[in-house]
Amino acid sequence: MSSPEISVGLADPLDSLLGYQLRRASTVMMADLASNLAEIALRPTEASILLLIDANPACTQSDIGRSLGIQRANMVPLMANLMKRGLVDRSPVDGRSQALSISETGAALVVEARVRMERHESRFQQLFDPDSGERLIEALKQIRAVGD
Amino acid sequence: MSSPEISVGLADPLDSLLGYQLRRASTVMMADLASNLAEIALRPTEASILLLIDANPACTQSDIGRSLGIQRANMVPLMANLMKRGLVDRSPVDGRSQALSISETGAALVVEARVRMERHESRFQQLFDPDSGERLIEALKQIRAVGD
DNA sequence: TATTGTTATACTCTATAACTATA
DNA sequence: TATAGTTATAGAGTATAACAATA
Repeated sequence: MSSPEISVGLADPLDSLLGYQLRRASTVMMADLASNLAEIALRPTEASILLLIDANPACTQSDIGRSLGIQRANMVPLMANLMKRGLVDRSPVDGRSQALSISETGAALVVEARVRMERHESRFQQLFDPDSGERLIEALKQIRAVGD
Repeated sequence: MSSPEISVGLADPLDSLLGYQLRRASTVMMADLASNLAEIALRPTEASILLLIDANPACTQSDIGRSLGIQRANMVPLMANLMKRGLVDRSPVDGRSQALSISETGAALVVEARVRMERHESRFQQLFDPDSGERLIEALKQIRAVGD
C-alpha cells in the first residue's frame, strides 16, 4: 500500500503564526483587488487615494499620506500621475498647501472603482457570517492600533 | 457600533473594508517582527526560511519557495546570502536538486530567531483571548485559501 | 516534457536626507 | 520653528523570460 502522502509537501512551523497568516491573507486580498482594479487602470493605492479625496474635498496630499500611511515624499509621484491622467485637480489654498478635488473625469472612475472594490469586498466578506466578519475587522483594527 | 472619527483628520471610507484593515494590520505586525529580528541581522523572510529548513531537513529551495509563495528566481539571492553567512549548508541529491540543512552556526541563530518570533507573536496574540485568537487565525486561513 | 537552479531585468513599494517656500 | 511639497536615491519585494543540466 502506498503511504497517504498529504498534499502539503513540507511541515510548516509558520502555519499557526498570526503574523504569517495575516501576511499571506493580505497578499491574497491585495492580489484580487489589484486584478479587479487593473481593468480600469488603477492600482489599489491609487483607488484608495481617489476615494479619500472624494470623501474629503479640499484635503491636501499630506492629509492623504497621513491617513494611508504613505510618506510625503512617496505621495508626490502618485499625485503627479493622477493629475496627469486628469482624475484629480488641485488649487492653492495658501502658499504651500493645495486643495485636492476629484475632476469630472475622475468622478466617473471613482464610481467604477467603488463598484469593483465593493464586489471584491463582498467576495471575501461572504466567507463569514456578518457577525464573524465584523469581529474580524475589529480584531484587525486592534492589531493596527499597536502600531500607533 | 460606529467608531468616533473625532481624533482622525479625515473621513475614512476605507475604515470598514476588510482588505484595507488586513493590509494595515499586516504592515504593523511585519514592522514589529522586522525590528525584533533586525537585532540578529535577519529579515522576516530569512527567518522563515531558516525555520522551514530546520523543520524539513533535506528539503530543496524550490520546496521552500513553494511553501512561502516565493518564486524560484527570487529564492536564489536569498539562499546565496544565507549560505554566504554560513547559516545553511547544501549537498547535491541528484544532478539538479540540492538538500538544504541548517549549519551549526545556523542552529544557534534559529534558536534566537524562534525566541524573538514567539515573543513577537505573544505580544499580538495577547490582544485576544485564546478562543478569539484561534478564530482569527482560522479566518485568515480561509481568506488565504481563496488564493489557491 | 517537466523540473532545478540560475541569470538578467524591470517594476513597485518603501525609506531617508535634503532642499524651497511658506506659515 | 514647523509644515507642504519636492527631488534624488537606495533598498527591499516581486514578476517574467530565458537558459542549461537533469529527471
